[in-house]
Amino acid sequence: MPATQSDTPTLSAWETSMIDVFVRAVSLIGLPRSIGEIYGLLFCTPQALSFDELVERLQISKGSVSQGLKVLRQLGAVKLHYVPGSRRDHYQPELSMKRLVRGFVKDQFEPHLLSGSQRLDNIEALIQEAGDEASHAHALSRLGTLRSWQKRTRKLMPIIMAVLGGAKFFDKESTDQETII
Amino acid sequence: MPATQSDTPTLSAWETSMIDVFVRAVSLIGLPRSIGEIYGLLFCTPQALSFDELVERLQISKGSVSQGLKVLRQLGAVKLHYVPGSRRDHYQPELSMKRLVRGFVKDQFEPHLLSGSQRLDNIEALIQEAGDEASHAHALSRLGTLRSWQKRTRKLMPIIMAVLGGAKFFDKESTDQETII
DNA sequence: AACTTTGTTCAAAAAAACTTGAACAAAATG
DNA sequence: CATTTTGTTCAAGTTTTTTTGAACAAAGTT
Repeated sequence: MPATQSDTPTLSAWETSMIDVFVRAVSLIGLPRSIGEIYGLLFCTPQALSFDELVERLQISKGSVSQGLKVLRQLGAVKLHYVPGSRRDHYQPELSMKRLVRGFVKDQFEPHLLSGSQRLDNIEALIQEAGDEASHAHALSRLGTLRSWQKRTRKLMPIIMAVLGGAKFFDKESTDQETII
Repeated sequence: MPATQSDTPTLSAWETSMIDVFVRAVSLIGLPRSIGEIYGLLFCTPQALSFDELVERLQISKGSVSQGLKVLRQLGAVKLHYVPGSRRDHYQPELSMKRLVRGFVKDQFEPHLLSGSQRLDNIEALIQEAGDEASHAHALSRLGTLRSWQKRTRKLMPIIMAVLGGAKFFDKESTDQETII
């Protein structure tokens, strides 16, 4: 028998297009294309898929799939799905937009905001140490602007979550609490 | 006189740190470091700065400054500031968080959302054409999920703007209008 | 008109990010 | 315990993005 034709079930046109949507989306938030491909294929497929099926159908390396799934698990964007009689891990996509956004924010956004606060305190100290007394006022004013931006960003997060989840929102820092949607 | 010492006014410690904050921030939203440096220095400095001053103080190439300012202008993140008696363009940073965010969303986000809608219609057509009738239901269901995500994203934008600007918010598509903050 | 100033463009160089695949580890199987 | 299955790691290769700097354009000066 001459060279067996690779029986990779090729992606259909609509699957390719839908995966493309995810590739663009993850690229927009700074994640590599392979992650969009993996999530996209899981999103298209009715059953949970195994590691090997992802490698085969997407035609990408085991390394990419392994690292991609690792990130997607961290973000909470895929869930392990137990399949009786199989030793392999099977994956399904998280379909709740709220959980997807929360995972992304928690993992990629909040850490930066936090470290940001410490950095600003640091900068304040550096301004005090600086020789040029005349410009202290301006420097501190700008630092204040930065702090206000940070504060507003923090306020925004729970509001976004509330809109996405239809849940109540209660901001314990401000006095003008509101309930949204 | 032997080799004149380059009289580049070197950045102070607090300026370097503050610029670093902006470099990280723009990197988070997918823009190159040079853009963070340019905006960061403008943010630190009381007076408007010219093209040449940016090149000299940041020690980056004219090309980077030219392209960086172009992007920042597109985003509405810097404003031209007329300086009497100088032919050079002088720049000042936009300090309104609301305008900064709006510029970014308008320029980098909305276009993708829009083209997204057309893409989804396209995918719907491809699903109809597909041979595998059995899986139509699932495919269309997932397409519906995607459309609902898009719709919610669109709803979110004006809310974010409202929170940032303290302005009224009026969503003309939904009946349950609300006024936030 | 020739020269200077000011800033843009773009091809090539450099740097950063992503992917690959072979070597490896861990655990189940026979 | 040797073997197979399943998945991870990481150095090297590839691709993409960013930066550089020299050539160029536009407009002001003398």
